[in-house]
Amino acid sequence: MPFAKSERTKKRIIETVAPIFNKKGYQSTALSDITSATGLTKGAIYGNFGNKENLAEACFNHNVKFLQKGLQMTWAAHPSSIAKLIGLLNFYHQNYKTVANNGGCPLMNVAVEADDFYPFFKEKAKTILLTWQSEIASVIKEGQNSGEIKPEIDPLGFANFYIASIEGGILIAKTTNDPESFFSIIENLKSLVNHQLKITT
Amino acid sequence: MPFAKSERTKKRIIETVAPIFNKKGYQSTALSDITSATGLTKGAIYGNFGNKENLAEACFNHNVKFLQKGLQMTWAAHPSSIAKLIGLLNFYHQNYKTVANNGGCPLMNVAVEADDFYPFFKEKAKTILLTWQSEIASVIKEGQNSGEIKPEIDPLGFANFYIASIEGGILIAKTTNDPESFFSIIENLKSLVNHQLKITT
DNA sequence: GTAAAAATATACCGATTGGTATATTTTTAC
DNA sequence: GTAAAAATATACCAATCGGTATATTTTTAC
Repeated sequence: MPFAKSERTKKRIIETVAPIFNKKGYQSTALSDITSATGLTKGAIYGNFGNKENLAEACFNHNVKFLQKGLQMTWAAHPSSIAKLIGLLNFYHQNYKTVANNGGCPLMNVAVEADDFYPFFKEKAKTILLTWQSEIASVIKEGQNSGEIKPEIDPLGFANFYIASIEGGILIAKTTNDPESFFSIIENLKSLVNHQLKITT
Repeated sequence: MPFAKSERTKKRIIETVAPIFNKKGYQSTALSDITSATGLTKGAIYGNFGNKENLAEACFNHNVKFLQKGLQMTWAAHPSSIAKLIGLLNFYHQNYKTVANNGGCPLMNVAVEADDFYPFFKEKAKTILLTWQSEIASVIKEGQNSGEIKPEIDPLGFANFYIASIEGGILIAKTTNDPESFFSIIENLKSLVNHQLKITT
């Protein structure tokens, strides 16, 4: 198995460093943070990733992957559109502590940090956010086609509202150290899905 | 007028540098950014503020003040609770571009940056956020007492949802360069206030 | 086991960081 | 106008930054 060691080391570095990037920020995380956390030297880091930005990008992708998988699993587990929307809210509820301990929502962190002075990462954040938007909007459209969801709902508009509340909720809960405030927002969103979107025959 | 010059210079420095801190982040803004933006030297900056953190704090306070004044003016302009809640949403709508051009919501920026590795600023963000929460919750309570707002609404819960949607909306709109997505969220919130909170006799 | 190759460590580089001591200029008070 | 004081500029500091060239160690393939 050629290159096996290398791949394992890369993976170990990413898993060790990804939470640090997410907590401290990508610019504020120094090479010294990386070497001391991994126990490796700069030579090893640069041998594996070339430069700091490559490693930062790999770590960002790793941080996002957890939430992307959560969405995919939720989508796969529920056939109905309403169940998908509710299921994703449950996923966020169940995994709040994991996300919080990992430094919060990686999308929000990168978006805020890269917003005005880091075009490369800003573009990555934008792409992921637009993808998330359209995925949720698609589920709503499917629900409208299948007769589950009211036709007068604007899919993209509700998707935005849904995402905004989740992101804002994470921000509030993390800042105030109060997970309950996030859970309460999740419950509000569930109520909107069940009473504002859903067609109750 | 003793110290007049000094105070004017301090004010000028803050007004020049506050947007930079809000855009680049407080840790990532270097003294060199500050000296080149103001045209002053390090000696002048340190003579006026002692160190970088003092200046950063003054700039953060300045950045927050704009939004705090918006809330105060809105509160003062509208006697009824519902009008206050709608009025604040109008304020955010009208001032989105100003906020966006200034680097986004200063509370969100500081909260994200300071969250895991900057206790001093995290505490400041927490205090401001809790104040905001309780101010909105108080307006809702007043509305319940006066018979404007449904008594079964949880004031703090709705305040959280309201704030989360605004903050998340700014995040989405800034990241995707699409102010309309923010306005759409504001409209959603207005609709909630008018149809979910308000007692329609 | 041995030689080649891959991975890691060491030792360095110039640039920049926040900060300070001191010199110079500008403002103030009389 | 002049002296004191306040504000600003200059010139420096050690520490740290990201990055690299090279030496050493470890792994791989045979």
